[in-house]
Parts: sequence; C-alpha cells; structure tokens
Amino acid sequence: MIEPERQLQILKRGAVEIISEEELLERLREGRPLRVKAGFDPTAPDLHLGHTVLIEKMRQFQELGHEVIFLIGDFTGMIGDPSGKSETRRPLTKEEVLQNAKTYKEQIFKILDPEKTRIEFNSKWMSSMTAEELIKVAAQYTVARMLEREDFRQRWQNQSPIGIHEFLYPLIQGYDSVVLEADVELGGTDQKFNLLVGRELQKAFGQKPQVLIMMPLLEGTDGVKKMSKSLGNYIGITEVPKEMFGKLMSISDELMLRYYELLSHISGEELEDLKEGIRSGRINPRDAKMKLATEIVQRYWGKEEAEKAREEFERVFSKRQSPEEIPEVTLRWDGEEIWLPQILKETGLCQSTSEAIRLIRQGGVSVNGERVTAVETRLGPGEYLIRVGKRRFLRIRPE
RNA sequence: GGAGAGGUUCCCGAGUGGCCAAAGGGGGCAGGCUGUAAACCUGCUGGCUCCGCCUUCGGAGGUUCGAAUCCUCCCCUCUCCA
Repeated sequence: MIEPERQLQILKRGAVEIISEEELLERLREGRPLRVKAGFDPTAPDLHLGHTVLIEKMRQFQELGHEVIFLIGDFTGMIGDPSGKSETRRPLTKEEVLQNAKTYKEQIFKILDPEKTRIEFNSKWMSSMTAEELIKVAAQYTVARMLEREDFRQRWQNQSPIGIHEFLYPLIQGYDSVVLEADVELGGTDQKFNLLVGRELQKAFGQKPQVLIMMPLLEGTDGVKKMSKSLGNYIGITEVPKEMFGKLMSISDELMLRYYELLSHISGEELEDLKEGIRSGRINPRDAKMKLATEIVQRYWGKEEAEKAREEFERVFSKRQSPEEIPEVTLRWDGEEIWLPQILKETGLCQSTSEAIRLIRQGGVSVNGERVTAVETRLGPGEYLIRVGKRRFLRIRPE
C-alpha cells in the first residue's frame, strides 16, 4: 500500500469537503483496506456523467487497495422516494429494482473493477427490520434536527408538503452505514446532512463515526442546475457516441473547465496549463472542448467510436455538411402533393403542424439544401432531404 | 375538530367578469453572428391545411350575452388553533 499521506493527497483531489481529513489520515495509517460506501438510488437506472464523479472517486479508492461498496437503495426505492419538491414517485416493484440494478452493474463496470467491487442492497437488512427496531433508530433524531436539512427547511418555509416517511430516509441511509460498518462514505454535497446522520447513528450504535467525503455536484449541460435526468440536462453514459459528443460540445466554455476538473483524467498540472492557455488565448476553447468530448466518449465507447463521433461533429457543424448517416422514411403520396407542415408532422420532425409552421416562418426548415420560407409549400412525390434546425435531418422517399 | 391561505399554460409566477391562448422570468426551439450545438443579439414557444376556428387556468355543476376571474359541491396542499 502507498503511504497514507500520499493516499490522502490523491483522495482529496476534487473533494469539496472531508469530515475530517485527520480522521481519514488516521484510518489510512491503520494500513488496512477501508470500507468505502456510496449509495445509489435504483429509480434511475441510467447513470449520467453526474454520477460518475462519485464513481471515479470510488475507483481511486479501489486502486489504492480499499474495499468499495456500491450500495443500491432498493428498499427506499420500493417505498417510493419522494425526495425533491416534485411529485411523489411511483413505488418500484421488486422486478424493476432488480432490472435497474442489473443495468447499474453493466454501467459502473465501465469505470470500476468488477472483481474488486462489492454490491449490496439495503433491502437485505431493511426489509426484515421490525417496527420496534425502526423506532429505536428514529429515536436517535429529533424533528428539529431534521428540519436543519436545507431541503426540508425550504419546503417547510414554502409551505410545501413533507411526508413523515421522508424523515426516515436519512435515518435509513445512516443505518446502512451502521450495518456495513463503513469507514468512509462518499456523497455529493447535497448529501451532507444524510451523511452526517450516518455518523450520529454509528456513534449511537457504538461504532467509530465514518469519514465523509463530499464531492461537488456536476452541473448539467445548462451549466447552472445539477445534472439530473428529470431536468433533462444530463449526459447519460450509455448515450450513443454521436449524441454524447454533441452534448459535450454544447456546454459553455466555462462549464467545460468544470467538466475537465471533475471528469477528465488529465493531471492537475495539465489542467492548470489548460486554464492558463484559454485565458491567454493560446488554446482555442473549441479545440479543448473537442479533446474533452473525445476523452469522455472514448471512456465509454472506445477509441474508434470516439473518433467517428468527432469526425461526424466536424462534418455537420464545422463544415455544415449533411451527416454521414441520415435516417430515412418512406411516405405515401395518395394525392399529388402534400403540405410541407403536414409532412414534418407525420415524419416526426415536428410535434405538430403549428410547430412546423413556426419553424418554417423562422427559416429553420430546408428541403434539399434550400431554405423554405413559404408556409404553404407542398411537395409532390419524390425523394427529399429535409433539414429542421441544425440537427434534425431526414430523407424521405415515396412508399 | 375549528379558522384561514392556496391549486394558472413545460417550470416558477402575474391575472379577481369581456381588450386573455392568458404579463414577466426560466427552460426549450429557431435565426443572426462565431472559434463550437460556447457567449452575445433577435424572434418563437396550446392545437388545427393557421389572416379564421377549436380546446386550456385542480374536478364536477351553476349564474351570465360573456368566466381563469362570481356561486355550489368535491379533491389536493399549506398555516394557525385544538
């Protein structure tokens, strides 16, 4: 094992807060593999880059010889976690949870070593817990302390509903740490409260409180809100190379640096050099973004696919040419001509004829490379290349 | 159990009888520009073969020439009291 100080140095990278560094160092000095726990919600089977910030950290621990536990919160998932201010989620069935878990495994092993990863489900101990035991756990905490949590407090103030069972989530998460006897728990900064509850409970159960490492929440493609599927600003790690590459290219220059910091494997020195280079104009941000996109696509799809995605991007957006592969659709012409908005709607290029009309008026539609501005345009039977906006292409031909 | 506040278009949030398909912001989309699907600027953002018509403002009824706005009942959320 590498010496503790050096390990700490590596593990600190990217972390927002560690509670506490001294405790972590102390445990590293014990020279044994630490139990590192990170929990994931099984309601979202598709991992996105936001999740990978944590998983990359897990990988670091793994590489340093520690025991990594990927904890799937299936118990809470089956109840239906209503976290956040959105509507209550539909509880998942056992089958769904298992299916999601399977997907999880496939996805995380693009980053983690399957041989060295322990996967646990909290239903293993939670579903057999008696009410008596649960009450005992719940008695360790007070409502006032629960309301310290930002999320709860805000909802309290905004007069939004808070379900009683929501108070149980931090407790269950904390209890998981007790059962697993975790040395370290990883989480996003938004998890701070829950992670701290884990420490409290461990103390209450006579254990040494776990060390907390909080990683930043990755901003989504909008650059402001955290990446999440429900906000639609995410980049899924199973997305096809072309899509993944494109989404990465669409982030702002500022956000690009953040992604470099949290997702790229380049060293700290290289990162500093990059920042300086962009500031001074020595490096073109577009090129840096291309490099980032290539690196990340490559991680999930391999070198060849990443190269292809890059070429495709350059073709369509830099050179303004048509993509290499354009989806094709056949269309039936019963009469002689069909109204263009009708075609756009039927082929799925637009959601409605109203939208199609708007796009035509705005100059966003072209047929065979020529912009169409007349709403009343009709097309007779034939083959056409239709482009809507910058990204939607479709070739249509008669049935 | 009692008293009050509130549920508006993708989201937040105005609107208290006609000028409301509904302010404003966000998001999204499009165009321009460009070094990129960055930034910035402008426009669009319910549906419909669309210069007109149809369906929206928690749900169901009702009043009215006319309702998101008034009345009745119901559902949901929050606050205070018990």
